[in-house]
Amino acid sequence: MGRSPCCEKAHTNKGAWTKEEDDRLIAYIRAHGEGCWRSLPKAAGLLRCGKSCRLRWINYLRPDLKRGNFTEEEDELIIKLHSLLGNKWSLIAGRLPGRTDNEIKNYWNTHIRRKLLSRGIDPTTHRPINEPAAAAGASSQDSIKTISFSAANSKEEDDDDDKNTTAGAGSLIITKEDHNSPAAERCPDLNLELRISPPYGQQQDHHHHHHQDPLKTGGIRDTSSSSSCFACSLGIQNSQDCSCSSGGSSNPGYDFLGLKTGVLDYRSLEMK
DNA sequence: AACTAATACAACCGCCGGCTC
DNA sequence: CGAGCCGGCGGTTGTATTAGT
Repeated sequence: MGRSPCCEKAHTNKGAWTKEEDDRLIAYIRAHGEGCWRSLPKAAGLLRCGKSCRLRWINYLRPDLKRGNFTEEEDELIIKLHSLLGNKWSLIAGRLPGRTDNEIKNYWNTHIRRKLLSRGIDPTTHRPINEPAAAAGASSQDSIKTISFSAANSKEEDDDDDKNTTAGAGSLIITKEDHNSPAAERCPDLNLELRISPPYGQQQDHHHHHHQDPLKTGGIRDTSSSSSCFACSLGIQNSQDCSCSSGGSSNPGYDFLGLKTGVLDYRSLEMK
């Protein structure tokens, strides 16, 4: 069924935003907050569609954006999160305060992909390129292995890594069970029995997105001593992947990627 | 200095899922 | 309960900038 366009194309500007449009958008959101994107353009006097306004605000105008180059720590964090989550840019962005999904996506496609390729690592699978993907895939599913992230990024060790730049990420030991999670497919060697716990938001009671966001309702953690499975952690406890009956819970010991240790600045995004 | 290729990144497009009526 | 609306996401494109020749 055809859907009505989000805006009347005939009367909307497209392309790069002008300074004046930016100013209008900023002024409006300062005054009224991020309300209904659909009605915002008209209310703000912008000849843009709501989506365009939202994108401009989220990706560019928001005052809490970090901007500037990605740090080595951020690089490694993105790589590790991507190895777990795949192209879930919004989830990855949820772990990188001040960074947007769009920014991370672009950065991945331009910088990190190349970086991994130069290390001989397939940026999609996070496996060594010369290793046949098929062999690595289904056949190994039943085997249980225990590896660390640093193993997953084996080639990194000689250059900048093994220093566990992301505050202990390298020490995260993951044991694999036979889950069909995307991450498990992507990293067949990884035992992804991880848990999700509040990143930096839940404790601080802020909501960025209203809808499901596993990493926003939970961080990834080692589950060896706790009660819910990776599927639950990803918010899919009703799925067949769920191997437990818990609905997920807080774990005070959580420190995936050193998020609690303050190595990275996991402040609130101040978003509503 | 001029041209071309490569790169970076802002913005758009189409789809999806949750919510509302 | 189902259709439609809306916000959000991921993939892709367009264009400005930079590097190379």
